[in-house]
Amino acid sequence: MAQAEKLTTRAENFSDWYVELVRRAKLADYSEIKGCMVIRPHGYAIWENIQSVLDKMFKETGHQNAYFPMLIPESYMHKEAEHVEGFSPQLAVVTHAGGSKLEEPLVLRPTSETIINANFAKWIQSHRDLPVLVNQWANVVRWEMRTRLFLRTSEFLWQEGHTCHATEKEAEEETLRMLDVYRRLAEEWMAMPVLCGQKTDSEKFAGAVSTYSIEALMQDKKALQAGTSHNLGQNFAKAFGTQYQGKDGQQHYVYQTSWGVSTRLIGALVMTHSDDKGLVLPPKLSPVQVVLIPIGKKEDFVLSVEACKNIHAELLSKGIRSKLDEDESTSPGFKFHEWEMMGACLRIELGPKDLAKRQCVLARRDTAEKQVVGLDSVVERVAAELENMQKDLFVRAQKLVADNTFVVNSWEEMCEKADAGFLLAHWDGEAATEAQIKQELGLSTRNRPFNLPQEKGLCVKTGKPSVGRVVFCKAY
RNA sequence: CGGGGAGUGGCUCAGCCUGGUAGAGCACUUGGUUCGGGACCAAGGGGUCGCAGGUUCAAAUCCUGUCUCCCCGACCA
Repeated sequence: MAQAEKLTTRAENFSDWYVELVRRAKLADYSEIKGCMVIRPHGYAIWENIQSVLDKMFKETGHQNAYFPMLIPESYMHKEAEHVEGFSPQLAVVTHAGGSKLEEPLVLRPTSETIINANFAKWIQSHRDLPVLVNQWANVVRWEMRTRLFLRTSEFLWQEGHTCHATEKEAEEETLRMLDVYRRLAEEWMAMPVLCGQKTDSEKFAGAVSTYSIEALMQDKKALQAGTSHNLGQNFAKAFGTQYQGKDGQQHYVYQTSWGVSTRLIGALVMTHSDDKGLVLPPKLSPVQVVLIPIGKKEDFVLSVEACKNIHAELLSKGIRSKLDEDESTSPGFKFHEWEMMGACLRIELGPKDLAKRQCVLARRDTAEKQVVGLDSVVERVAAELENMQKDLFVRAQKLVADNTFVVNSWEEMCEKADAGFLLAHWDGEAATEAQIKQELGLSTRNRPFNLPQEKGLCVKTGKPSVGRVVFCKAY
């Protein structure tokens, strides 16, 4: 077993580092089909953890899971004008089935607003049927020109929530409630701070009245839109005739929302926390929280394995995701590197020297710190370190955002700081100005954060009046 | 679609200029010695050199055509 090739470092080439890491940490690979991704078990385990967190929060907010067809009649896509315009370029279309040409082509869902509304229209008759609060776990297809594992692939996994309400106010509340669910997922579970705010008109979802997003900052100081929540108003309801009879006896169109996060979150995790040795994952979501590495030869190895098995069983009984690596054909050093690459949060080394002293070595993935721990207290120590690591990762990520967020007051500053991170700048609110800034500097508006005090000012590009600052950043 | 590269075991590539019938590293299989930060030795399996035609006694190598993929510019959770 010779020394494996080093990972490209983040400083050398962030992009190469990311792709190599995703593949070598066994998260995912490109498939034979252009732009499609194979998610390997280790990567899928992260997704499952995210799913269970979200499912719990969706239940708490009164939502139920449902499932709608993947194939959508093409005509559905045309019912909402902006929607079809927004998605047409990315559609994959089925024209033949059962050995003959279809009368009407079917599109592979790029998102399910249309097919779901066709059903909501049947479900809803009365104000007593409202609100309707459903979520769907599904795959969607968007034929992207340029792809990137987890961040942009032709097919991806996500959840999409779809709700119907009697009033505009309820719909807006729901939109913001679910954005906050995403914020909690990002901050409390992914240890990834995010900016919550409203998207500009040009960046909003095709068919929405307003779109809100959570925006995260990656280690290369580019922004990643990590989740979106849309207030759809009555646009789709009118297109599909989704109406209810109110207490007043009149027919009213429902007010709707939709919101989603995808497997892109796994890419976000990687680009937020990982380092040049491989994957670093927040303990709450890591498939492997602790890995046990027995050390020794022959009888010593057997004894080490026995001791590890005891700890392993105790960790599992405490609900800690533990993994015992008892492969005898690889050396301890090899295992250390492999599990660092794979993102195991903590490592327990245990060999003859430790056994003699009834202790083991506990190492942390994020800080590389090692400590000697008595066998009697190792389980408590592990639980404590997992909590510490979760907190520390969040604090470190917060510092990254704080250190790379700048208030920008002139075009010169804007040019100077174009690659520096989140830029808070005044903008005149014109789509043309926004497009020009994107064209010239590659900076797009991310959102207008709720917690950013809105004071009047002058647009950095045109000098025209601005109602408040928005966040600009280069983005994925 | 505009600009630039590449197609050779599972992966990364060498060989091509100057034709002689295919190599290395990694991975894999078997056996042995190792094991506290990527172990070593030995033996072994695996390739119609993208495809089609041409030149030649002989083509991975030269010529012609063709296909595919990757990277950079317009889309995007």
